[in-house]
Amino acid sequence: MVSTATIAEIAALAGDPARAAMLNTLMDGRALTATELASVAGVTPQTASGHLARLTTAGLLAVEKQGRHRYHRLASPMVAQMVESLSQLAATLAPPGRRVATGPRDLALRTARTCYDHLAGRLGVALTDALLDAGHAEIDGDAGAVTDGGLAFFAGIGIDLERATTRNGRRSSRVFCRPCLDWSERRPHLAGAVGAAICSHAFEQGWIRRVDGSRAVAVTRKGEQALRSAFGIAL
Amino acid sequence: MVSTATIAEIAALAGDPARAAMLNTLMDGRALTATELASVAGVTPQTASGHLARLTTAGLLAVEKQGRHRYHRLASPMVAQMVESLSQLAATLAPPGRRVATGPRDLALRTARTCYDHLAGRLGVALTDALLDAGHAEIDGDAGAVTDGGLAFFAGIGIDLERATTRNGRRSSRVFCRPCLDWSERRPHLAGAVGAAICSHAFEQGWIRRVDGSRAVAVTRKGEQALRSAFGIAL
DNA sequence: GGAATGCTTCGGCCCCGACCGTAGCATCGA
DNA sequence: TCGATGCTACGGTCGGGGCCGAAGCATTCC
Repeated sequence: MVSTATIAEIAALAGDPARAAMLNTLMDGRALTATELASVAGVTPQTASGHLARLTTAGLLAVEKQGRHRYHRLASPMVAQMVESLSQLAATLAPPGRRVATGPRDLALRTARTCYDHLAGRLGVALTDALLDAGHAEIDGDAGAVTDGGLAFFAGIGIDLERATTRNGRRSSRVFCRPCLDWSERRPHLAGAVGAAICSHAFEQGWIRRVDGSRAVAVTRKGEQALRSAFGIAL
Repeated sequence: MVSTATIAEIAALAGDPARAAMLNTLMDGRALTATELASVAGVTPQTASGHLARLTTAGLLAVEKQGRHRYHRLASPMVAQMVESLSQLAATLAPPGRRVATGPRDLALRTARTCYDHLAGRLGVALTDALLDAGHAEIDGDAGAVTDGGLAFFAGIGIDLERATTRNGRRSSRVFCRPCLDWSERRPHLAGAVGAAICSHAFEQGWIRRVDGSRAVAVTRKGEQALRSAFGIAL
C-alpha cells in the first residue's frame, strides 16, 4: 500500500499469468491459503509467496492470519470489478470459436454456488434474508450473530450448531457467524461456522448437489420443498 | 486478434507504462496518430509503433488509415470500461496524502470531462441526477433505462435516441443505457448509447468545447443557458 | 520435547521484452 | 522528380522480474 499506484502498476500486477490465476480464483470471494493459490497458479509455494506479497502490499489482496495459515482474499469489491472487466474483455476478444461457453454455467454460478465452505449467490443471499427477517440471525457491520430463537430454529430443522462449532470435543476458534459480501449479488450472505453448518447440512440432506465439480450447486426437487417449508424461500 | 486472449495477456498489455499512457490518453474517445501517442508516452516513434501494433493485434485498439496518418482509437466501449476500472482502483489505492498535485487542470477535469464517448465529472453527474429526478431515466444496480417520458423529452430537445442506437439501419448491439461510476464524483453518470448521444449533441450544439485537447471540456455561455433551460442545471 | 506443516527469505539463473539507432516503405507537397 | 514527413521493420543491448532450490521461522500435532 506504499507506491503511488498508477494504472500501469495495477495492470502489471494482474498481467502475470500466475497472479492472474490467483486473482481469478479469488473472484468467488473465498479466502484461500498460499499453498492452495500456488497450486492453482502452477508455481511453487515460495514463488507464490512472492506474488502474494506483492499483491498484498499493493492493496489488491487482504490477508487474514489464522494459526499457521494465511488466508488471502480480494481486498475490495472494486478489485473484483477490475478483474471482472478484464475477464469480460478477454472473453470478447477471444476468437469466437475458442470462447468459453457462456450461459448455463455462469447462470448456475450466479444462482447458487459455494463460497469457501458456505452458500452464496441468489440462494445464499435468500437464505440470509429469510433468517434475518425471521429474527433468527442478526448482522451489524462486520459482525453477525445467531439469536436464541435462531438456535432453537436450527435445532428444529436438524442443524446442531453446538456440534458445528466444536471439533474433537474442543471449542474451535473459528468465527461463529459473520456476514460475507456476495460477489454477484453485492449483498451479504452468512459465513462463518453457521454458514458452513447450513451448507454441509444442505449437502447431507440432498437439498443441493454440485454441478460438474465446480463451485456451482443445483437445488434438487427435495431441496426446493425443504427450503420452502423451512425458510419460506422460493428461489 | 489472434491469441487466445487470457486475462493475464490483456492486463500485461495495459501493464506497461508507455502503453498505459496511450490507453489513458485515448480514453476521451478520440483517434490519435502514432506520433502523438509516442509523445504522450514519452518514447520514440518506433517504440510506440511496436506498442500500437501489439495493442491493435490484441483487439484493444482500432486503426483507421487516412493518407500517411494512422489514427488509433479504443476498439470498443468495453476497453474503455476496463481502463476506467483500472483508473478507479489506482485512485483508490493511492495514498490519500500524495495524490497527484491538484491544480487548475485537475479542477477542469473534475468539473467536466469526457469519459470515452460520454460526459463525466460534475457535469455528467448533474445531468444524470436531473434526468433521474425528472423521471426520464432510471438506474437500478448495474442496469439503466430511459423511460417513455424520457424518450419524448430527448426528442423534444433534439436528441434522436432511435438514430443513436441504430447503425446503417440495423440495430446496434451496444448497451443502450448503463450507469458508469464517476471517477472523481464517486457517483454514477450515464453511459452507453444514451450517454454518447447526449455528449455528441452537446458538442454539436456548441454547449461544450474541448480544453487544450485534453479530456476536459468547458461549458460555453450558450451551453449554460441550454443546460439550465433544458435540464434545470446550474453547474 | 520432536516432527510435520505452512509460509517466507535469500541467492542465483535466465528469459522476456522495452528501448533505441539505423534503415526501409508509403504518402504528401514542391 | 525530389525532398519531407509519418510510420514500420530489424538488430543489438540490457535491465527487470519470474522461477526454483535451499534454508530459516512460526505454528500445530503427537
